Amino acid sequence: MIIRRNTIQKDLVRNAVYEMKRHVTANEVYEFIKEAYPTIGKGTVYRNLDILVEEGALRKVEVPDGPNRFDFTLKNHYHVRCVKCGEVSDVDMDEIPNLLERIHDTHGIEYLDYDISFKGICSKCRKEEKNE
Amino acid sequence: MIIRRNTIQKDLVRNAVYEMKRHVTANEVYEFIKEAYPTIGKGTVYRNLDILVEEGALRKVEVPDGPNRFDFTLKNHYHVRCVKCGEVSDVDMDEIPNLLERIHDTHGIEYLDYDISFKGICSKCRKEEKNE
DNA sequence: GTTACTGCAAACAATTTGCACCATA
DNA sequence: TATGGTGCAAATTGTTTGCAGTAAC
Repeated sequence: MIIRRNTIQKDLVRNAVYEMKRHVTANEVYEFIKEAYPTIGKGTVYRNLDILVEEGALRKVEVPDGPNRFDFTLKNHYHVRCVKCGEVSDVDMDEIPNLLERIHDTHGIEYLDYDISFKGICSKCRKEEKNE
Repeated sequence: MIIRRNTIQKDLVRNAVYEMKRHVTANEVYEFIKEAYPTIGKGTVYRNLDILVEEGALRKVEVPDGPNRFDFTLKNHYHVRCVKCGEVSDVDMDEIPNLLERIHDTHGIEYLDYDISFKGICSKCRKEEKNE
């Protein structure tokens, strides 16, 4: 088993996600860190994001039709993606209880996790729509 | 407004998705059609898949961390993706009633649609796991 | 002193696009 | 014959990877 080392870059990635607003893309994290530490590589950002997700420090929000996003919220929650501008925000909804128990026949599949992703038009884009 | 024309390629794409097993990727459709019609272009397959989705003939299944898939089922349903092999199959579960009404505060967002995507390990991969 | 990690660039996968030619209406 | 569609290749986007050098332990 590999023994992980603590590196400056790993700290920078973790802190960047904590400091920035939530739902940041790997590229946004990269650009943010580059301000203070210009030599950081994009590959390093991707690698450390994955490691931090694996370690449970961050959560990966897999967005269909768009780059993956990362946040630091521990509690499970759902996301909306604006179909106009791509912005992702949290959905103000309680978790659906016992969702996995609602499956009638698993067909031998071992269910691990689920995610609900919403689509919508954010208030900013709705306003812009009206002005057209 | 653009008036769509009926083309051989569009028919080939629609028929391919109908004939193949469900949840096919654009590339699988392309390879399938190429057997009988070798000159078809990948761009044409992508373009026609989008048009057919727009027309309601097909449904796009947006899979996080994997290529989009297409099927022809009209009724809304949910999908599982095997984290080992990437295979996508249907989940045997009823739709959650009034899901959009469970949202406490929309924050001005106009909610259009939602999708539940499950993760799991399919029976084939579970068997392979045991043999290791 | 090992060996995991970095930075960089190249590779990769999925998809979109520009454009000259083709074919439907 | 007007113009939407095709095929092809190049471009784009998001992400992964190979490798020589660097640094954490």
